[in-house]
Amino acid sequence: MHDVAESAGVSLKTVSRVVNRELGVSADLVERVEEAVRRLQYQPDVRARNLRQSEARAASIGFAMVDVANPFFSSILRGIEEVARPQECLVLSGSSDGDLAQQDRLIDTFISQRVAGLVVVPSGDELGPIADEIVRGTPVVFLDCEPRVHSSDLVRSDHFGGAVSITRHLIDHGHRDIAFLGDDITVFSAALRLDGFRDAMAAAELVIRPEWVVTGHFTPVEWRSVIFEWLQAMSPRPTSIVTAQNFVTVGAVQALHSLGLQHQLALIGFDDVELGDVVEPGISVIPQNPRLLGRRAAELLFERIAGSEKPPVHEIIVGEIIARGSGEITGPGAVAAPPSRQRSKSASKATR
Amino acid sequence: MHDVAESAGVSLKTVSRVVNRELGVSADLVERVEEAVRRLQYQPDVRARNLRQSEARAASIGFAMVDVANPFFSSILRGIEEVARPQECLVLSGSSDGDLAQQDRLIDTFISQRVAGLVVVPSGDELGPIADEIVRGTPVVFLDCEPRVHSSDLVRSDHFGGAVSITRHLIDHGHRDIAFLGDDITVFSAALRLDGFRDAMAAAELVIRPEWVVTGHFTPVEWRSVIFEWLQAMSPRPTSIVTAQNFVTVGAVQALHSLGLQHQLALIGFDDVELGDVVEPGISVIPQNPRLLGRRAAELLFERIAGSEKPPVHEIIVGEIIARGSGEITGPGAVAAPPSRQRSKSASKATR
DNA sequence: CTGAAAGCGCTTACAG
DNA sequence: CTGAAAGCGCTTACAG
Repeated sequence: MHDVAESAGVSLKTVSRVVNRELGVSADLVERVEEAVRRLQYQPDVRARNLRQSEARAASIGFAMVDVANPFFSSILRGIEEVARPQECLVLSGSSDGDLAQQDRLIDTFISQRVAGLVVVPSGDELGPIADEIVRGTPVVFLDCEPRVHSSDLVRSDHFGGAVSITRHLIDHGHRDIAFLGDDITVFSAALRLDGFRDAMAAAELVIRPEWVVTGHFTPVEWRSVIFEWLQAMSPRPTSIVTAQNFVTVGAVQALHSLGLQHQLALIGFDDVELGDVVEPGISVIPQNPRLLGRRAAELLFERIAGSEKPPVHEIIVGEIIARGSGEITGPGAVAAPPSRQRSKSASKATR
Repeated sequence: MHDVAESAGVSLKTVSRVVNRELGVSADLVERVEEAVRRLQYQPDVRARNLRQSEARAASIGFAMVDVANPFFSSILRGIEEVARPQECLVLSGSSDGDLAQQDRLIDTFISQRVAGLVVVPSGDELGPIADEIVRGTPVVFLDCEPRVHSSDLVRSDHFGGAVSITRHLIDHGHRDIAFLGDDITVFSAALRLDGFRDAMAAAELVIRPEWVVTGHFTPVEWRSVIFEWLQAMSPRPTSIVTAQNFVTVGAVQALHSLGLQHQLALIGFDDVELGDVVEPGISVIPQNPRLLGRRAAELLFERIAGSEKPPVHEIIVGEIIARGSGEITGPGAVAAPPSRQRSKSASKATR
């Protein structure tokens, strides 16, 4: 900048004015400065700018998630990016692998880089000690679920309602012996989905066998082998399965196919899965809209960054079951005619 | 920081020393400063630090890609993250959607935030005007392919060799009428894959019909409908298809299933696809290892950031065909016994 | 072992 | 319309 000023024969302030397109600089000087900027390939340093101009527009925001290699999270990131891009705001991101300490470190690092705000998909039901403090001083929007003691903006799918829907879907198709496979319930969203499952089962006066509730594994590969062995060991077997997360669904479908059980056991998942329409039978799911989740979270975050002080918003996005076959395999209690009751919640947003 | 110094009754410099764990501060002062840091919840500002200390360790690196919602790219990002994390380096990322101007803006924004280096998956065969200049002054590692006029470190899959392998795989299974569906050839990696296809076809003295080469679409949804219509319109139809990219593979498999052709037309893809083992027939592919690609690119980048001046490295990662069924559907020229010739390149790395 | 001064690249608040 | 000074939060280079 100094060189530019010298080369154009003006003061630093004038360069600053031209670079920031402030009004009230003579055309002549604008011309000279711009020429010098080009010639010297000058690039303003956003960090230095924001050092002084603290109310400046956001240069970057941080996104803490569990695992960017999971399409659910990378689609969220895509949605966040779409909102941030027009503002020339960059997004820093990091995966915690569900580890609280790592999430804590990540958020700490975000702050040391002075992000303007954070979107956080919490890895558990509370934040680490550092994040906990930070979050009180920085705009933050929670995604998917909210840590206990906090109250910020929150955008998430209807975990409870969705889990109730898919469980009831199986019950409506004659199933009484239903297993639940999902994330560890220290993750609040996972806990809500399990609650939904329990609720639907209780409402139908069905019992849940403890050995039919499996939680706490991570990758599709891991789930595949866990479910493979679990299916072999179980006797009696459930007649149907609720898979509460996309990687679980993938692992379960692979295990069922390995065992040749895909046409015997019904399966319905939470969150959609690539090629779920092509597998035989097609995989029935209640989809999420991760891109929309990300977009809404980012929009709310930018409102906060801009200074909005309205009370915390909780936005819940409701989905609708996509029946592709695996969830419509009937159980022993199925009536002759398949239940006509269509539960078609429209894909709308509810704010409460 | 000022407050901390005052509160601990020491100078700024002493606070700086304690925060940076420099040696030669009396235990007493260290104690007092740390206490004040805790009490005031002081977080050093990495941006301000790097402003002065320009040879400092990297605070952030940038990753420019086509679309983070594509698992190929999000897995790369995961790999980069894994290398950056131990250094407390954050990664900024952004998607260009294959648009050169957007990629240019993205890289520009990275630089204005003074990233220590860049990993770039180019959206085309050249960089935009801004990026072009920037890249000459900032450590950069290209991933997947390298823009023409540049020469930096490069990590990529063996596009040409992989395409030759999968094309020959179809030829070995008796196919003569082979279609090629892939990315627009302005992307260098796509061009290399098409070259590989052409090369294998020529070596077998087979002709390529222009209408059997389709390129330039983006999402699985788009590919699905394009391929659906293309298959309906084609007469005669090819007996087999090379899909040169994961989203193309997904779209093609969906289209084939919609038309009930999945057992008639052979298909083999470049890059693996989730649930490709479960679909009927299983999807034969030559996989990539995007996480490893990302990891290696990041490792090379950090070497450059640390000042390495060795000549540019080109690292090429070779894969091995996974035969799952779709690629082994035989064509009219198949001999009685399937070809025994096993082409099993070991998954090793070659440097040239 | 500790600190006062100058500077990183920019902006703000003021003067002319 | 333009500029000289002070400051953002930190560090470097020097002195004591």
